[in-house]
Amino acid sequence: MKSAPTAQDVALLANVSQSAVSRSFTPGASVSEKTKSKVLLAAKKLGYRPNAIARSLSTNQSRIIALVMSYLENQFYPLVIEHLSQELQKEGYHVLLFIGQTNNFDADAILMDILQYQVDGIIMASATLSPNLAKNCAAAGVPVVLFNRISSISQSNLPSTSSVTTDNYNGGRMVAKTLIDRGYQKIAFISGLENSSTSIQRENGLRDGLAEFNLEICFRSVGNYDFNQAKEATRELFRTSHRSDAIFVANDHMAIASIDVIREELQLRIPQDIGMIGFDNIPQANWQGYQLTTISQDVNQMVLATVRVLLSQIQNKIKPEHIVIPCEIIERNTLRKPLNTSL
Amino acid sequence: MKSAPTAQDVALLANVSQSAVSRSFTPGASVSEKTKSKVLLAAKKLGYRPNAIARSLSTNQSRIIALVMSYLENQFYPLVIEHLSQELQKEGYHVLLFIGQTNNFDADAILMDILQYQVDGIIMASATLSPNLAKNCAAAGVPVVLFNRISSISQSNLPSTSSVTTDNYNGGRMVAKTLIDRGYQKIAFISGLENSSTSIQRENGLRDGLAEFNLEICFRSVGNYDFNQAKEATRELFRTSHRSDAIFVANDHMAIASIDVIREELQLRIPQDIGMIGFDNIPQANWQGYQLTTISQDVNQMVLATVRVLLSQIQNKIKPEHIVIPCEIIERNTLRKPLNTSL
DNA sequence: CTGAAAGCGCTTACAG
DNA sequence: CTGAAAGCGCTTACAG
Repeated sequence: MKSAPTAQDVALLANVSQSAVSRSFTPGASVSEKTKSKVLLAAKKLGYRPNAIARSLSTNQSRIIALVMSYLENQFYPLVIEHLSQELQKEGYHVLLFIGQTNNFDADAILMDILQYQVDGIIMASATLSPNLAKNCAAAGVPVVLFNRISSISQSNLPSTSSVTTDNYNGGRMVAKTLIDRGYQKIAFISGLENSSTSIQRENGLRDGLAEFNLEICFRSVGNYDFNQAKEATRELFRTSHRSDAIFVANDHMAIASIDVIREELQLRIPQDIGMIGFDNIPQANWQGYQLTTISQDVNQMVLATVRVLLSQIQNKIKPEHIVIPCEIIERNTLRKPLNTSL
Repeated sequence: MKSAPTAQDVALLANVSQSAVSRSFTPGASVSEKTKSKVLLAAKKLGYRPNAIARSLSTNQSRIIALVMSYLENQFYPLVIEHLSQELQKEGYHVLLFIGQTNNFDADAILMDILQYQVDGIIMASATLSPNLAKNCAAAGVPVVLFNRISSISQSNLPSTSSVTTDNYNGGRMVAKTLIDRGYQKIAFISGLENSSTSIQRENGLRDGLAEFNLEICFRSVGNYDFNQAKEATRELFRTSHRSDAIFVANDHMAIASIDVIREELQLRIPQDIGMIGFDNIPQANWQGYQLTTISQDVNQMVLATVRVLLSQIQNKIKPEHIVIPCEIIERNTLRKPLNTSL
């Protein structure tokens, strides 16, 4: 196993200096066409490729972005990974992937790892967030964008942290309004992780939307964004005397779990016996087995905004932004039709 | 934005040489406890973390593994990403993720990128494979393991390439045997990508299993592992006069698409009117909306084998292995029960 | 446009 | 156990 050819090897073969070969591989560097073609020819002969690690050390930028995730069972996130890495690749960046185990997610240890790799930026799409994240990243001068979550820490304390989220609060309000339009009155909520901004905002939107009609959330249980816990939360809901006529589940992934329990275990029909509405509009919500009415999160727009914000922070050192993407209701078959059909 | 502290900064503060601080961060290096604790204290004060990029350049190993993927819509792959990156993290490796766009997947360009980053190894879980992969990786001396696929290139020409696959051929045979046991006679097959080893082996298993009973695949169409194409392939199947009584779909992802068409568009019942069987046993196959009978792929075992093989190639320079993981049938509700109930 | 040289932040023989 | 020094493969002022 001979080691890979270096710029020096190419220089020797092409009869130029090592600087010349470096320049030939640097877009916009000052080299004559003649030199460059000699170099490129020699490089091809040797199978030379610049060593990105060495380049990183010199330039002090790795062109690597850390992507921190968990909950890949929720199909929303694979979609995010896919789009994000493709957009980043287009811009000449690479993604170093960090998956936190859902449980003992040692965010600080992972962060340490990330910073050792001198990443140019961090995208955090994980619900769990290191409390020290802000401090450490600011100290290291690496920009981070929070994807689909905001921080509980006051934003002024997070000088290098941006965020891209859906307008979860308004989504929650849309749910409230839609449910009321359809004549639902006793509305239950199944939450995600209690401390996640996403779940909190969606619930707040629901609550405030309901309050306008003098209604309240009549029952609430916790699904923690987990399929099985969402099932259990659904059973719990029906164990109470407080019978609801509709359930807003904090995301589609849990909503599907909930539907499974309602249909198979409780033998109830949707939407005749109970209405269901989710959030995210994952591909599965459109499967015939579910046809879930839901609020969309526009993955594409979110990803594009994330990449744009992160790269401009990296390249132009502009200050952080907090971007909120609008959402809309996707009508399918888990809610009954409007009472007033003239609308 | 002051730049990160270096080993030199720590050395100054701790009153030792820069070598000493390097040794203090290298497990097993020869440093006295006294020196080490001085160093660690100073490091903590400065917030020092060794620069992994610089270390890589020195040691000539990056501790980065490239993971090449596509088709994340198929839930099998997110599962793979999740397990793989967790196992690799445990071993002190990191994953650099490359997603090929399903269409214009320029495998060679990606490979170039990968090699520039001096990755220690490559895991290819993408169906599309660069024809030059073998040559380039061998030249660069970087081991690759093919995940869930084997190469069409003869193995002797791939000196540094291992593979980990499910026993797809036997899975296909199990499908044939099961279908025949249940009294199915006219069996259709919906393939994945025509040139993917996985789809080919599953089909071969089916064909050979059927042949033992003097049966043949009565109809075949191509789904290319894509949800919408699988739908179209299903419609095509029913457009023919050749009415089948069971369909083997090359993976669960497509099988679900197929079920949607059969139930909603064709208004047929499963399994009463037609039997369905898939392959992979993705979580969705167990959803109540589908309850798909299928052949399991053991993600866990596959991932463990992949990591073991890859790391031993990297660390011990042993020669490549070709590992085949057994599979089993997961009985759910898309096939009718055995005719002979005494079995 | 070109080359010699310093420097990026580490690791690791080597000598003591 | 410890430090001075060379080296990993690049980039980039600097001088010509």
